Amino acid sequence: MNRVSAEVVLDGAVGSYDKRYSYFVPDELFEKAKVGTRVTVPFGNGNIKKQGLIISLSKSEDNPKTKYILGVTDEIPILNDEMIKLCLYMKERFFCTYFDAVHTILPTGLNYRLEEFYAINEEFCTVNALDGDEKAVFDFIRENESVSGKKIKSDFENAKEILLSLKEKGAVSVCSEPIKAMGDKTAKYVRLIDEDFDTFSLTERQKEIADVIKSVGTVSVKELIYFTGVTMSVITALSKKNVIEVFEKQVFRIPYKVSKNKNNEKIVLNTEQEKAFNKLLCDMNSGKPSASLLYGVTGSGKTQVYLKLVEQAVNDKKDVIVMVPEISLTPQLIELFTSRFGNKIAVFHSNMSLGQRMDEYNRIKNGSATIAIGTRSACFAPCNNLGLIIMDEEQEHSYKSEKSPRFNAKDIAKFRANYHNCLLLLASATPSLESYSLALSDRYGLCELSTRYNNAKLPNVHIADMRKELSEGNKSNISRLLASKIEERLNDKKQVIILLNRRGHNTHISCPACGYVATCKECSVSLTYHSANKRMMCHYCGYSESIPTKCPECGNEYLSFQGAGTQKLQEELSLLFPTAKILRLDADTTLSRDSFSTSLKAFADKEYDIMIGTQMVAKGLDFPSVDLVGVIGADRAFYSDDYRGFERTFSLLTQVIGRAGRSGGNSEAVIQTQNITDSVIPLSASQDYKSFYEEEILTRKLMIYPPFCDLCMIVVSSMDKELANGTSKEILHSLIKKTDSEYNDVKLTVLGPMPAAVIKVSGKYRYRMIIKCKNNKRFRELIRETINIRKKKDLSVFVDMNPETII
DNA sequence: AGCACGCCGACT
DNA sequence: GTCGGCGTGCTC
Repeated sequence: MNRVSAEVVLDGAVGSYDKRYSYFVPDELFEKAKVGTRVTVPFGNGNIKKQGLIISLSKSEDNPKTKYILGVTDEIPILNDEMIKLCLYMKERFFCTYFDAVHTILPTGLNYRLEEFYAINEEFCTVNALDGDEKAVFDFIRENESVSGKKIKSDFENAKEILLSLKEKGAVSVCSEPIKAMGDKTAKYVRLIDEDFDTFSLTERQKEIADVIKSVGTVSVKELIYFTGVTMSVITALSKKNVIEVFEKQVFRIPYKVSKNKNNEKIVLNTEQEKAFNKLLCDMNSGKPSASLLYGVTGSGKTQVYLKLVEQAVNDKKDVIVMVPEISLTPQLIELFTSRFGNKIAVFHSNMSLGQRMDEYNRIKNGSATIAIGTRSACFAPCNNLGLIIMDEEQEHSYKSEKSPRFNAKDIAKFRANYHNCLLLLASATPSLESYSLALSDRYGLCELSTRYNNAKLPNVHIADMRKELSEGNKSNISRLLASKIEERLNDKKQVIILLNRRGHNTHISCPACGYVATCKECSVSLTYHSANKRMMCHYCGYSESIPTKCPECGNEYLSFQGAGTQKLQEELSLLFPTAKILRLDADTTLSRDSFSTSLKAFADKEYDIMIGTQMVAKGLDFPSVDLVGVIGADRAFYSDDYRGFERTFSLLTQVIGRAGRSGGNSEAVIQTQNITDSVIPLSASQDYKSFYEEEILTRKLMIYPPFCDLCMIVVSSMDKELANGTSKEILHSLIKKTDSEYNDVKLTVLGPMPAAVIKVSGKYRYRMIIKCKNNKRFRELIRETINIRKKKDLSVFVDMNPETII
């Protein structure tokens, strides 16, 4: 007999068990069980209830092994044909499970997981038949009416056996309910619930924290920990004593307003822009999938070209996705788009509130918004009729996900452009080597914008030789040249941006007598001094401790502080220019997104004279009155462990130099370096991408690095150092064996395994190997087979194809 | 993951 | 002679 059966992929399946399983569709669910709906199914010997998703339906023969679908979760499919195909693509490409892909595609609010709920059986009356433990759990369930198994397991010992026994005795009933996996984007906050905490018996530390909370009101746990150096245990203790209350709150809401300024002006393009636009328009309307690189020097007006293309797509009733590397850096872009397209815009950003994300998702899905703007996650916007995908600053590393699934939004964009036969536009002032080389070989179209807007002049670039400064007695981080230029600007009421290339510029604490260096206990890195909270912190795991008064090793009273973080730089600048108002922007001062955009606005409003910061000051924003840019530590040597050192340094310098002189006039840049002969400085000073490309592509070819190969990183980690090390060696041997036999057609070169640059993070030892390869189906098959070793507890293996950072 | 099956040591 | 340890294998 033929029956309808469904191919189902399962949530929570790992490794080689992440397969497509066939289930029969019972008659009564025939109407509801559609492709793309979520279902509950029995799985395994114990018929554990699992969540799954139907990826196809067919008629099939009876098979004694086939089980029946138990229920259908969704009224209407949550994934359409395109998204189901995308899941299959992601599993194949990014070494994740089907459901990892499902979870990544859906907005968080739509993600459910199955959880068991226990309720007492009303008819059960022989309560006396229960033993002590059982009675306790039974009463607990009765008091709360319905309790999740997870909660019971956390509150009672042996909960599993007790529940089983209660179930057998008919005292409780259990049902599985899909519950929303909420709370991933909320942050923990605390507030006082009892002002009179003096009446409680509190430890000294607890009282201190209670005082802090009393004085500041509601505060995020993260900040509280940062500024006081307590651990979560003090906070939990206070909450157990009912002095404070810990609650979840959605933070980082980026309120974006639909601009009130309606801008209906015709978009005017210059000859070069017009030429690029016409070429791209032709691709967009070709009805074939295509990808083009728009290479335009800083300030050449790439945005004008996007706007006109988007306008055209909107007129043709097509959907558009616009991706930007970091949304808080691009409020101007959002303003530009909303002023033109009003509520047709939906914004996607991982730091939006859950509700907002659901709203924006649905507005795109039902067609009330047709332009999705956002960061990496915007590549999954549920557009039904895509005509154009734009990736601004396509070389940015933020397009790559650094956690599983380790996808690159560019690959997703290519997939979608292919599916919708639309145009993918990659834009940058400093394209990635990979993209530019593909453009040169005609795999991508290429459009160029080579003149700056209003023919603005590039800043005059000066080089400060920091070695010479030191030998002439200037021990500070600011060269005399930069100092004099800053002084000129302060006198002229102009603004200054100073970029600190962070690598190698952290402040470490060490003992000059015995050589002791303060290091993190859980990670193999030294602790960094933070002046905001006067503590030493670990940048990898967040651990912090107070500064010892004397060396813990030898008792020496004087500890030395070395290096120059943004905080130290700020202090040096304040000494040099006591009246200057200085804004510091880095990851520490920007705990919340709000303070970040507020700070940028304050700088734009000229409330500050100098802005110092890391990478983030180099990107995106235009400040017309900035006409001096300083760069501290422009040395590609800081990236010497990474083959992309030259590329990154060039890109960063080019962008930050381009920040100055947007409004014409005598703008200048001072680049401080240890190595004045490095070609990266003159190349970025003249914004000469092509010469940079010619030089760098030769090195890549010679050394065999991308784009001449793909890099595949395999990382093994475990608390047990030897287990991690041994497993990585096993993987290597298995690879060698396979490439000698059944996979002898696959060409690859393995580097390693070796300890990761930072071997220990949060107590886990990490070993990595890099494989130079060709990322094709056959290679991925080999890797999948190789890493499917029997996983032990406390051992994880992951694969990152073309990683953005090599750990 | 989580459950069953199966083959060895401790205990009634 | 049985109970239960966890090593191994399988999940439509």
